[in-house]
Amino acid sequence: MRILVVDGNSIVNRAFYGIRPLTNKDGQFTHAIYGFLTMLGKIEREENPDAVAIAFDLKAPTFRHKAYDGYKANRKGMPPELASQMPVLKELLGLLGYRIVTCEGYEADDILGTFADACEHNADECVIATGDRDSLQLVSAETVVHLCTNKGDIRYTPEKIMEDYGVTPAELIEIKAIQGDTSDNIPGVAGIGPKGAGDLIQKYHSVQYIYDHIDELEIKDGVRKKLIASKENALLSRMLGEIVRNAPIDTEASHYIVRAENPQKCVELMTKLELFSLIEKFNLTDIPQVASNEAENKMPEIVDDIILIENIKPGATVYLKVEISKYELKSYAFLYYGKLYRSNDENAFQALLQRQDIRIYTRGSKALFAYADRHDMELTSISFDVELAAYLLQPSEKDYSDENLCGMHEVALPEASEEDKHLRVLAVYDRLCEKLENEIKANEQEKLLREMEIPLAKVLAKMENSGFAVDRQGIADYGTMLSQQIGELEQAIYREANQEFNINSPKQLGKVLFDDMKLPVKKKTKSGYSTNAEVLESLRYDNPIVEMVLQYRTLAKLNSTYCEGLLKVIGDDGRIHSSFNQTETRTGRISSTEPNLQNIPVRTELGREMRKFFCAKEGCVLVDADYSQIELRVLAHIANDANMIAAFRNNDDIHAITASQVFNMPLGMVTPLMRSRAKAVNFGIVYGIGAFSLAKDIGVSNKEAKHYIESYLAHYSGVDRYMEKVVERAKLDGYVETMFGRRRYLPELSSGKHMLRAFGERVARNMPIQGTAADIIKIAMIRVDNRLQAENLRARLILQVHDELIVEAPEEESEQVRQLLQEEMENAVSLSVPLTADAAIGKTWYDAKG
DNA sequence: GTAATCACG
DNA sequence: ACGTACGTGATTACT
Repeated sequence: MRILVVDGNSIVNRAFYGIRPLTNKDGQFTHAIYGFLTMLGKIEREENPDAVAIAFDLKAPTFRHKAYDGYKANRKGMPPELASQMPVLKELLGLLGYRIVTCEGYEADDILGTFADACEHNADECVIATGDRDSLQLVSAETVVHLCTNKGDIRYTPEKIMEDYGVTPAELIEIKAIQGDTSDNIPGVAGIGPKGAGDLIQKYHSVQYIYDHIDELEIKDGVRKKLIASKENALLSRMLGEIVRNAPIDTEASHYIVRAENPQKCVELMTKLELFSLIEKFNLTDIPQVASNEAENKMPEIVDDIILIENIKPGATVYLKVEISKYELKSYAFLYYGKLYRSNDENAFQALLQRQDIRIYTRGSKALFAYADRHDMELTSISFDVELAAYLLQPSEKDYSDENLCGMHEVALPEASEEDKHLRVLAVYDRLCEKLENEIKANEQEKLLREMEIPLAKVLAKMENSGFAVDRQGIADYGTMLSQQIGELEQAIYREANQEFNINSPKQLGKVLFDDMKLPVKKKTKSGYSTNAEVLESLRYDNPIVEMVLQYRTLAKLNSTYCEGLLKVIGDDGRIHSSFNQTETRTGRISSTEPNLQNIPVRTELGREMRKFFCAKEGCVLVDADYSQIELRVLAHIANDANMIAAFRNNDDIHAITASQVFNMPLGMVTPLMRSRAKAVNFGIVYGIGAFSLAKDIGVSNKEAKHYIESYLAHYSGVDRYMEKVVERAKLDGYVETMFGRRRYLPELSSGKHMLRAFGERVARNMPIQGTAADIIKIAMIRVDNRLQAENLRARLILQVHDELIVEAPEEESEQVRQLLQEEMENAVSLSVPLTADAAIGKTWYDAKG
């Protein structure tokens, strides 16, 4: 067999830079695609291979910590005009029947080397097509390199290499070790270039030989000196320059025989890209052009018989839509090889979920994970979730319904009868998924989706199923006590006001306080007087009624939102099952509803009492851990601020340190007031700060607040630089992102309205910080859940409150869980500052927190 | 449905 | 001259 192995990245680069930019009417760039396929066609005609493999680098080998480094490191060097073409090119190659080869941890070069090596062992012939001379070292009796250059193609055999370079292919590695290669970060020997390196290797053949006999060589003393000086670099370069030949990939040539998978779709896609000449070049002119609209808009065949789940082919993609309500499976349907299957047979459904050798593309995977968890099943086949994907692409969007997504991504829905209407979206789910997946890939958010959000959906599902045990009677009694006090306050307020009115109505309250009782008006709202806590507190000593109203508000809030609210949502199992929404916030945080368990009171002692009713079940305890200053630590890291990093590494009290810096005095002289002001500045910085608001928050003059901020930024100069850069960058890109590539688009930045633009700038400063912290705790949650399972513990994660995790654990597991929780939180990621988490154990939430 | 208020990180 | 810190959700009153 004769196999052609294409260095995809190298050829696509050549195509991209070698051809003038082309776009179709949608603005999609197409020249790299066009150039690549044209070159591929030409090479195939010249080399006439039996099989073709196309090697690509995998981008972003791990979560991209590095990409952030103060925004210095520009990502990967691939311009967006090219990046946007990559997924389309890969899709087209797939449709044409070419197999793409990638390998985690290996570069395209290594894949070429591995194929070359395999061919030598199997007596196959190998043709490597590349634009990069590095691969010439692979040339052998079995392997030729088809080098594409600006001046035309050159076919390198061992003879041709000898002719051009005067050495064997293997000796090219030796030459490079001396000569070096700046683009590959190979140092080589300083002061010796291609000519000198070539001469040396022609004479002595290897770097090793040269150093073994360095004193006996017949060379100029100057050259010898340079060689000795760079010995270490030369030996290192020798290792770096040799292409790996043992990447773990499938090298069986017969597996790479090209069989057009879907010529019809190829023609469609090429038409859409307006690359009509490619249709001829790839002999696709005979493929009937589907009268696009009609054929695309027809409902596929609907099959009501239950398909034998075992008949689904291994590796197949199944597009699944499920209706689950009140913990019961209602019905489900899936698209598989162009047909729609629908059913409500629960056994078949479970068999489907248990197939681990298929890929399920779906939406709302959290519900599927929850179903699997309730039925003690291991669900591992969720490969794509349109809702989560769409959220990563546009986190500010409010509606992620399938219908809306089809609208936004221009996927036309087919006609359908009234009874099949709910299947219209599923009929085109493959197309919708494809578009979303391509966008995710183009944004480099695949890991974020597949390794963060989808695994997190599983963790959240389990948390929802678990719920949080509460003391129903305790809450009820507390509520009764509150009601009584509220009643007394009510009467007292009426007496003081000389009238009865609805204290809960800001409008009526405003009238009583400011019209009837003539208290001074501090602030107004759109519709009248402001009566919020801040205003009332400033009036506290003007009239005793104010204090009573404040107290009334506090108690009324506790009673209605917490006592009454929580009692309504206690499940039959005596536990509260909140919903955790994964696609709600614009920063990447999760939110909690029905009820919101992320805002249970804690700041005042009276409110904090509520937490005594959140408890562990019989025989269990709660293990609670929270990150210390996670957002400031993230800020220190991404701003790469030396002072702040030093403070955290030193485990200093960051607010006190900040105070000593801002107020310019030794740490020992920092008073509690100074510390609390510095703390407010720290918070303000994270939020994007303005002097006015800071002044209001800590009750100092505008001028003084401004001075604090200036002083802060002077001492934390890295933060100052970051704050400027992030906004500047956001204006260029139109979005900001977290360390892990989660984005938030900021159209506000190009608004003409000063207010909106300023808001956009604050968000640009804040989102990468808040969002990165959110990413980190998500990673921690996944790791904690995995560890609990791996260590066969019965303990379960039951709640997340942004920087805090709560696990319910059997008493005998408590200490192990406490350690595990702290460990996984602290080691979720590695930053330039340590992450610390404080963990505690208690019977109730009140006891377990600090 | 929106505004105001207040609970949380 | 402008208005004033990031992100949420629940309750209540009122249009």
